[in-house]
Amino acid sequence: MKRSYEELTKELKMKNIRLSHQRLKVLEYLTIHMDHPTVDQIYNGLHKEIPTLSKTTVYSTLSALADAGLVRIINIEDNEARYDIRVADHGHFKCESCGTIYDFQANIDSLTTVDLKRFDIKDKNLYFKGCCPTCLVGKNEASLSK
Amino acid sequence: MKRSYEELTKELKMKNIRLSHQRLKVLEYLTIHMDHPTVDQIYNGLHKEIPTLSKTTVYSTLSALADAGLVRIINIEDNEARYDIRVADHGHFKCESCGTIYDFQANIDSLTTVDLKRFDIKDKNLYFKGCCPTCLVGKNEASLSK
DNA sequence: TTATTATGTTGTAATGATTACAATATTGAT
DNA sequence: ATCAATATTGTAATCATTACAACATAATAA
Repeated sequence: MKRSYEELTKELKMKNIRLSHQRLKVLEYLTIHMDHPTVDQIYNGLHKEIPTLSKTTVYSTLSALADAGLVRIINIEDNEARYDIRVADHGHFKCESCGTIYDFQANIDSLTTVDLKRFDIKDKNLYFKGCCPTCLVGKNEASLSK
Repeated sequence: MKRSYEELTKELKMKNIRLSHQRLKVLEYLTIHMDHPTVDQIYNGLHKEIPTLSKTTVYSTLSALADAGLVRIINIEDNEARYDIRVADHGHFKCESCGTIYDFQANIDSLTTVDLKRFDIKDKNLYFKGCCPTCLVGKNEASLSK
């Protein structure tokens, strides 16, 4: 999923988004870190390389990229947005124990119902919550040792 | 969907939730107002009847009811949670123009994928965004009059 | 290249939903 | 009626996100 600086430049141009070092770097960060990072993680990750980077810029860049359809904003919990470079149809599973967000295949389009016949649907989101296999192992061990 | 105070009392007892006037009233409010209200709307709606009501109580009550599975928290936008008394499987459509949240039928269980075979799924959420029929009419009229 | 204009970036300060907490009140059980 | 556990209340804190104004940079045309 990692793409070169040049490829990313082309993607932004195609979407008519003005080029800037910051925007390219945010986009690049998302292609490398596909674990649905928070704004803070993106900011901290890029801060070393771009010491003048402002968190406001990260927010406005992500908002611009999302508007252009290059990035998807994930709102699962109400306390912190996550960002995903994968814009194709898929679901998210958030483990309530470790906080990890997993991607999973899902044909969301198959769900479209008659209830929404006259609605203009722009964005479809599917997310599950629960406990991931890794954390389930930990829980089982904990209950066995009681 | 409206239920009597006595019926709601039974529901709370069945879930082993301690009874209080505030909790019953919050629950009752949700059975009457099924338009996915915010905490502020619930608080303001009940404030007349219960002048001593605190917003903290509304939060903690909703949290307790959600834990018991009597209420569903809807996080579509990141800025404000909405609450829904309908806990059965269904999707939400949020109109980005007027802000209304519509319910729609959807068999979310049919989506379960192999990717999540070993996951313990506790909660499934589906939401779409876009423009509702009412607002679409307004937009068409606006573009015609240009 | 240079000048011009539009747009992006930055830092600080505000916003606003949600939570923490301690004092008080109420519930449920004995 | 008493008592322990839990709920309510009000205030203050938290913290992600946004507003804004000064400044910097990118795109465009000469």
